[in-house]
Amino acid sequence: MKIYTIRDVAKLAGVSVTTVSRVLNHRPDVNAATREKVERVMAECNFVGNASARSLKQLDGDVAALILRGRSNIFLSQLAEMMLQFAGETGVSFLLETIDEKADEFQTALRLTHEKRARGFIFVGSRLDGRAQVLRGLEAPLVFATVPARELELPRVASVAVDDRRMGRLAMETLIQAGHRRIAVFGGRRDQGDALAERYLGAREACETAGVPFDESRYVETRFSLSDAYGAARAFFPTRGDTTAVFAMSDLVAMGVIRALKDMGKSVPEDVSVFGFDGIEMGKYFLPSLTTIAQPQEEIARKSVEVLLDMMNGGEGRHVTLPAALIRRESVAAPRK
Amino acid sequence: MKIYTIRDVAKLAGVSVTTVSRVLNHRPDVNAATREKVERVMAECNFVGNASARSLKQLDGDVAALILRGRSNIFLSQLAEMMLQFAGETGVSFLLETIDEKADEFQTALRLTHEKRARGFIFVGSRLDGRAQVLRGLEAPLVFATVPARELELPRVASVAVDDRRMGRLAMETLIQAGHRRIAVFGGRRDQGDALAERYLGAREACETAGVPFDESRYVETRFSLSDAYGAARAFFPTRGDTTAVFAMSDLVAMGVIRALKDMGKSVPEDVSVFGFDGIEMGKYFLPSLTTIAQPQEEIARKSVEVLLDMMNGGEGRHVTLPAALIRRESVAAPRK
DNA sequence: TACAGCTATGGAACCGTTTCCGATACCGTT
DNA sequence: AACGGTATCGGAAACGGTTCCATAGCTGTA
Repeated sequence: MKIYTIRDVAKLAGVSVTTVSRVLNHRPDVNAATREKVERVMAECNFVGNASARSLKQLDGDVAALILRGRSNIFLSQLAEMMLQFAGETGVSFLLETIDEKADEFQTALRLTHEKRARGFIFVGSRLDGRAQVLRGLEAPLVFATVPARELELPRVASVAVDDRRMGRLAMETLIQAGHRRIAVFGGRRDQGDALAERYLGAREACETAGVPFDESRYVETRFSLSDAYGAARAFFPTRGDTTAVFAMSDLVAMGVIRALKDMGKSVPEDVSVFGFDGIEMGKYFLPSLTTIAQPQEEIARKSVEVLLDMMNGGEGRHVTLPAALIRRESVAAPRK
Repeated sequence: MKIYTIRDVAKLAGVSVTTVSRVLNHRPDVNAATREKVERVMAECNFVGNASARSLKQLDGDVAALILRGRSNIFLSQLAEMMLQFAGETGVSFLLETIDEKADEFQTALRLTHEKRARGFIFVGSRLDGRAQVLRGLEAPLVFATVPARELELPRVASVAVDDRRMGRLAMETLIQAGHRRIAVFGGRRDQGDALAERYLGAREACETAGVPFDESRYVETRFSLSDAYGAARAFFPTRGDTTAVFAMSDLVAMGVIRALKDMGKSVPEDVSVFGFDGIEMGKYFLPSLTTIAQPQEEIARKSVEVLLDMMNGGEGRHVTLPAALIRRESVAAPRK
C-alpha cells in the first residue's frame, strides 16, 4: 500500500502542490471545481498529510504539552485525559507526556520545547520545591493544575486549583465537630510546596482554631497508592490504637487505610472514621462510601486549557481558584463513647 | 531563549552540520577531540534536536503505535502504560493514541500510518466484529492485546491474551461448585468477537458440563463502568431476587454490583456471591475483597511489545496464550441454605 | 481602450535533520 | 616513491509539507 505524498496527489489531480496544500488547509482561494477534483483524488488514495513535515515548516504551529508525573494517581490521570479532550475541541494540538517519579518537569518541558516545539505547558499535580528559578528559563506560558502556585509571582505563570488550605481545614473541622480529638493525618511530604502541604496547613489551622492540639506524631507520610497506604496504616495503628479518625489526603489512601483497619478487626466508621480527598468515582461505591472533599475535576481541566490557550494568545497569567465540595457519606461518624 | 539548530551548533563549534549530526547519533567516525568540542557546544546552548525534522527524514524510523479505546477501563489503561514503559527500553518509539468509544481502530491505524509513519500497531482491548477485511488493507504488523484473534488467519497478525473461554468456564465452575445454581452473568455484548464473548461461551460450557441450565434471562448486558454496572444491578435484582451469585466480567462491574446489592439491603457474600475478572489492584482492598480471575497484566504488556517488535523485524505473527490465575478472596462463598 | 483590482493558480524557497558521496590527510607496505 | 586503506570530515540532496511571491485571466470602470 503506497503512501501518497502531496506531490503524488498534485500529479494525479493535474494541479500544483500549492493548490493541494490549499485544499488541505481549507483555504478560500481555490475554485470549487478544482477543490472537488483534488478532494476526490485525496479520498481515492487515502491521503493523509505527514505530521512531521507539517510541523517542521510551521514553527509557529501551536503545540502545547501536558506534563503528568506518574500514572498511579487516578485523579490526576483522569484530569489529564479530560484536558486532552477539551483541547481536542480547540485548534492547538496537545501532547501528553508522562514522566516518572524522579524526572524533572522543567527539564522535560525544556526538552519538549526543542524536540516538539511545544509553546505552552500544563503541569498536572506538580511540585514546586525551589524550582522557581529554573522556571525563569522557560519563557513559554505555564499552567499549574491542582497546584497552589499563587505565591510565585512570575509573568507567564498561571494556576488552577481549589483552595487546598481551606479544604484541608474544612476536612479537619468536620472531624472535630463530629467529636474526634485524636486524629491521624495520612499525607505526603510537607515540604514541597504543593497541594498536600497546603492541606496540611489547613488541617493545623482547624486544630488551632478549635483548641485541639495538632499531634505531629500522628502525621503519617505515605505515597499515594493503595498498597503504600495500606502498609502505612498497618504499621501505624498497632501503636496508636486510640486514634479515632483519619484524614487521608487522597481517596486512594483512604481506601487503603480502611482496608487495613478492617484487617485489624476495626470497623469504619464505628471504630475509626476516615476522611478522603479528591472525590474519585470509586469513593461512591466503596464500602463504606467515602466522606471526602470533591475537587471539580472537569472544571479544573476545562479552566486549565482555557487559561493556557489564553496565555498562548498573549493573555496574562491568572490564578484561578475553583470551589470544592464537602461530600458527606458513610466513612465518617461520631466516635464511640 | 533562542532555540538552536544543528546549523547553529555547527557554526559555533567550527565544524559542519554533518559532523554535528554524527555526534548526535553517536557514530564512531568522529575524532574524540571534535566530538568533545561539539558536545560542549551542544550542552552550552541546551541543544535538543527537532523531532519533526528527524522523523521527516528518517522514513524508515521505527515508530509503533498503541491504540486504546476509551480511558474508562483501568485494566486496559494500565496495560497500555506498561507497554509504553517496556517499549521505552527498546529502540523504537511508541506513541499512545486514545480513541473514543465510537471511533474505528483501523481507520485510526491507517491515519497514523500516514500522519506519523507508524509501522506497527498494538490494539489493546479491541473488538473484532467483521472488520477482518479492513485489516487486510493495513500491511503493518498488528498485535491484539487481550483479544482472542486466533481464528483470523492473517499473515502479519498476532495476539496476546489469556484463554478467556477457559477462564470464563473456571469462574462459572467455581460458583457452581460452591453450590450456586441461579447465577447471573454481567457482561458486555456477546456478538463482537472479543474476550467477553469468549468468557460468555466458557460460562455456558461450565453450565452444560455441570448439568446446570444456563439461564439466558439472567444475562445482563452492561458497559464496563461503575455507574453502569450499579444501575444494571439495581434494575436487575428487584425482579430476580432469587439469584444467589453473579459472575461479573470485570472487577469494576463486580464492585458496582456489590455496592448495588448493599444498597438493596443484601450482603456479599452471605446473600449473593460476586465473582470478578481482571485482577485489578483495587479488588484486593475493596470490601469485600474480590474473588476474581487475575490476568497477568505485566506479562501481557511485555509479550505484546515483544511480539510486535519481532514482527517489525520480519518475524512471523504468533498467537500467545498466557496463563491466568483464579484468586479466591471474600466476595464468593456458598449460598445460604 | 487602458488600467486597476480580484480570483485562481503555480514556482520555488524553506523548515532542521539525515545520509549519500566524495574529498582530504595520514598511515604503513612494497 | 607510489599506492591501498583507514579515519575524519564536508557538500549537497533529499524528506513532505507550507508559504511568499509572481503571473495569468477576467471583470468593471473611467
